[in-house]
Amino acid sequence: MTTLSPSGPAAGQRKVRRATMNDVARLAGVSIKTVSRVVNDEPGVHPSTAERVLAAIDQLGFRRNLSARNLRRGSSTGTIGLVLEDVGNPFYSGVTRAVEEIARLRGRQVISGSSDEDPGRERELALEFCSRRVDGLLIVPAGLQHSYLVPEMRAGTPVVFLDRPAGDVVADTVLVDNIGGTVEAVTHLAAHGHRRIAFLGDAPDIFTANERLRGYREGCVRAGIGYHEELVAMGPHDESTVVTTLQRLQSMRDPATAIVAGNNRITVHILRALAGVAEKPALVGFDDFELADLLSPPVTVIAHDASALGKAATDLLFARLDGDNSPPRRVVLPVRLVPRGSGEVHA
Amino acid sequence: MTTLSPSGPAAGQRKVRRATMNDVARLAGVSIKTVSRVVNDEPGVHPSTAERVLAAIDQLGFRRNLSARNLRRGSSTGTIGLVLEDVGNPFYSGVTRAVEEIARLRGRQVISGSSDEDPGRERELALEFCSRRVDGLLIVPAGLQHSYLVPEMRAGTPVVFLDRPAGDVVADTVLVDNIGGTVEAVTHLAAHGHRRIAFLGDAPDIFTANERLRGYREGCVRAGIGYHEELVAMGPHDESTVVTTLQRLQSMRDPATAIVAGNNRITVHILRALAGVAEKPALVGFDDFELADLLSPPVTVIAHDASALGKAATDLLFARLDGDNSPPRRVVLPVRLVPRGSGEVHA
DNA sequence: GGCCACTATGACAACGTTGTCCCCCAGCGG
DNA sequence: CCGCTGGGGGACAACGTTGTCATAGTGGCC
Repeated sequence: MTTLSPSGPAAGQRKVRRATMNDVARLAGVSIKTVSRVVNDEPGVHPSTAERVLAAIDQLGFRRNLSARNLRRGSSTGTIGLVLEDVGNPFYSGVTRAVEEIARLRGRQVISGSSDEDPGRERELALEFCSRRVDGLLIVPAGLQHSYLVPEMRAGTPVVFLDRPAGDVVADTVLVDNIGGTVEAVTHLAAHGHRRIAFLGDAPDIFTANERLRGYREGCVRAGIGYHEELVAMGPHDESTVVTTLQRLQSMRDPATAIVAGNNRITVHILRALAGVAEKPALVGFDDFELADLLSPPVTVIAHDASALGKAATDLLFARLDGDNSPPRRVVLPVRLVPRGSGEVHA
Repeated sequence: MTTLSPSGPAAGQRKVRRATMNDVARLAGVSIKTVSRVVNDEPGVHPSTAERVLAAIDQLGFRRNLSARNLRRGSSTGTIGLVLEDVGNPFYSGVTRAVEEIARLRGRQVISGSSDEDPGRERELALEFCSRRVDGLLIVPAGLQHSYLVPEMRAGTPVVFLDRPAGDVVADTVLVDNIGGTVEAVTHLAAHGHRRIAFLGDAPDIFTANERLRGYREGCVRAGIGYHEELVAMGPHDESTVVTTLQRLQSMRDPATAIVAGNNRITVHILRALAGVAEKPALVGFDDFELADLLSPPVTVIAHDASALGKAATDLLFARLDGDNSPPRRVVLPVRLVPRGSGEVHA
């Protein structure tokens, strides 16, 4: 068993220069090109030579320098850039997982970053990835301007937007059926007798928030219960704004008996705010979340699969990398209402 | 508003060569070195010249090629490699988020990948990152052999292991107090009168699972209730193995009245298995999780902060990058029992 | 025995950038 | 008018790798 202790051979000298193919070549008594051939499994190297080279590689701890390789080869860096809103959000970490999975099957490494809904940060991340010459870019847009990506798109770097559309470029986009989902949520609640249905959504400049609001409105109209401004509260929301909003909704002349929550974070805030309350309003949340089925009552949600979203976007990206140059596509993934109990509560 | 449509200037030619500093130099009528100076904000360029260069950069959509830059400069690639078990697990996505945060403050990009508890995959990812010449490496070990990293450590690349220790190298490590946590869990349950306390843990070759088992055993001994083999079930666990295990524990001569769950996934499996059951055993789970407080009964847990873990590890890594070459450190982060109700249930 | 085909290997340039060193020229003092 | 200074800018090599082409040796065939 090899144990590198601090008093071992590494001590004393802080930085040892990394071995290069040149060093390996010298040690093995061959030319650098032969080393390259061995490292890349190219044919035409005598087995005994290869063995000497491998021994030298092992002895020196050589690792091929991918920066140099990518520079020389010019083509693929074997990386995919992923810009999302927040890896910490389970929804996006699910997306990340799916992207990673597929990228792995296709021999690509994912580099990712969180924009935190900041358009400047999104741009910064995306451009950083471009400088690293990623083979493709997956972006959950924070902003509405994406013309900064025009040079990359011209250069043939595929870009796929997910969860939200791009602002001012025409590009592949994978969305979920936000409108259909909230329409269904409202319809479901109305079918259970609710006529005063509130909507708590995220900041309206976020595409999904706005779409879901539209769906809510359309659902209200279709259900014949009308759209009432005072039942809507758009974000940004946090623990305390949700509490005050709920108080307002309860203390109205004609109080809300049901709530549609615009995303998983808002749903959780609502659940927490209602924790002590005996008479809970009915609730349907957009986004499914773990344990929703184990709460009491279990939470009815509009479910859509994070990994399906990630997969669809990544598949599309790889199709482009494989040479598909048909016109940009817009994919809308279906959502489904999962009735669990909270949306069927009677007022 | 610039809109790049498929029939726009990009159509027809599929791949356009990316502009280089050379192209920019030619267009601006300067030498390539001057372009470099402008791009890197080096002094000694006349404002009017800089302006011409910037215009050319903009016109050509030039982005500096980081592969070439890193190759030439040799020093830092501005990246940190993160190998974890599964980004999809909220615990690790919390870690990821914290790492990303700090890396960002220090001007580094994170590249990450999931090992899925596969030592081979862990190694593959880590070596891939090494080939990309990351400035540092954060690893949640899946395997027990890490001597493959000796060359990198010799070359001065700092490596920090987190959540679990490395197998056969001495290196910085950040852990949580697994033993203390399970001791506390058992103590807590025993204090509430439980004498038949079961332990469901992950596969015993996983460091944390093993440590937690040790803590469980020690807790049993200290509480004077003895360690009983038949109350222990080590994983891997899934939905169905948990169900059968629980049945076994219930149908014993002297059934278990309380359970300690070895991690968040197991806790969730148990909760789901017990969902319909009226007489639930007491439960304390290792790892906190969102909504634990909203279940009924709310779930008592051994909490430890994913972001604290990520932060501690990343801080340590950056300290090394800043030149700290004191002997390898082992940091153990405290855990705390969060009593919420499920651990106080009486049999 | 001369020529060819083929295998194993090497020399060299090039990828895009930056560090080093050098040059040109305007301005200024003597 | 000469030499010196300093700002602005360029030529060139080098980073570590790989693609292209060349070459030495070996064995077979007419």
